[in-house]
Amino acid sequence: MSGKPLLVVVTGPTASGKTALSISLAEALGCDIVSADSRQVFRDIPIGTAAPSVEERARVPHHLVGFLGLDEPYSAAAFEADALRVLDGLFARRQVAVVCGGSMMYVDALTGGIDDMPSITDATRARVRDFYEQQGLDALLAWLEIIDPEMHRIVDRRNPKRVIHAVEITLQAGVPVSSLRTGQKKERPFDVLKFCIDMPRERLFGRINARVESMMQAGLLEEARAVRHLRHLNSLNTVGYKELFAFFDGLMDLDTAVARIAKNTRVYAKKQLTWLSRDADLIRLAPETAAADALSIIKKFRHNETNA
RNA sequence: GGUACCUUGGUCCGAGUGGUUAGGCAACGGUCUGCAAAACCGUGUACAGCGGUUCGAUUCCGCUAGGUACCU
Repeated sequence: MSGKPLLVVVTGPTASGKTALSISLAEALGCDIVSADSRQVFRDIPIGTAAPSVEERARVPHHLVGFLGLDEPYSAAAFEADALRVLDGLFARRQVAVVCGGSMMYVDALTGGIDDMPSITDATRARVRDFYEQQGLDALLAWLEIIDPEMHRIVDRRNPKRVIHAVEITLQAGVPVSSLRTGQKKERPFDVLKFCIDMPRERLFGRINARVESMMQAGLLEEARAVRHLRHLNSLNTVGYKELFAFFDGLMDLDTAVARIAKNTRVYAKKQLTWLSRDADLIRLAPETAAADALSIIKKFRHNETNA
């Protein structure tokens, strides 16, 4: 008997039915749900992020949802630490937990880990940002080449965010970023079964369009208006809000903004699908029988583990 | 009915030229170890139709079709 607890991961593109599936599984397994969603962590934007409702949260306890202010920094590494801490508590009581979310990098950080790197202070962040804004990307690349030639070689040199971050970490750590990258997966004290709902793209896009409509009916416009003054924050550089901010600015009418939300949500879903397409560990489920199929796979997995 | 102006790939936006591909957005395909619903990369030869001028026309001329404005 391995004795390892089991982490059941429900992921997939936006609007594929992750929330409903995760609740079904958690109820059947008698466990809690940990969210792996880079936007649902924030308070004040539940409608546009399709956060689990009050009713859903009454059925199954959810963790890491709506616990941060929009102005609080967050990242995959922070999520990794938070989720591990929460799971540690959950696994002390139950041998199983469900993780549900579509932020692929968060899911990967939790299941495989990411390398330990220092968090960036505001001073370092400002220093590198100012340098980039004043001198440009080429100058920043030249700087990186001096302090970390290896990273300069492998970084995406056309992507300012990646270059900035490489410089930030090297400065903060005092050693080259590249020396901190191990490429190693971290060992976890739990087994992982990772599921996603496999749905034809046409059908997924139809669900996305319908969901945007229901978000508007649920009051997305008012929700966006209420946080409009914080629009410069990264937490609000988010589909559903940036389009409505443009509407508030008079840059487009409401119908155009809503259509654009649907369009950008489709683009987001496609990026998620691209990410998932290379995940060899993913177990794809048919939408109609997702819960039952997942439960039978979980049952079989536990049986094999017990006899191992 | 008359006059003027317009018509660019994907029922989108938009620059330009007598002789290489504007660009944007979408689409499609990717990247991804720290803001990831972010950021970034790759692919796609279009100039309404017909005729004329020309070595050569998306670009010049004419006609036709559609559209916009003004006049009657």
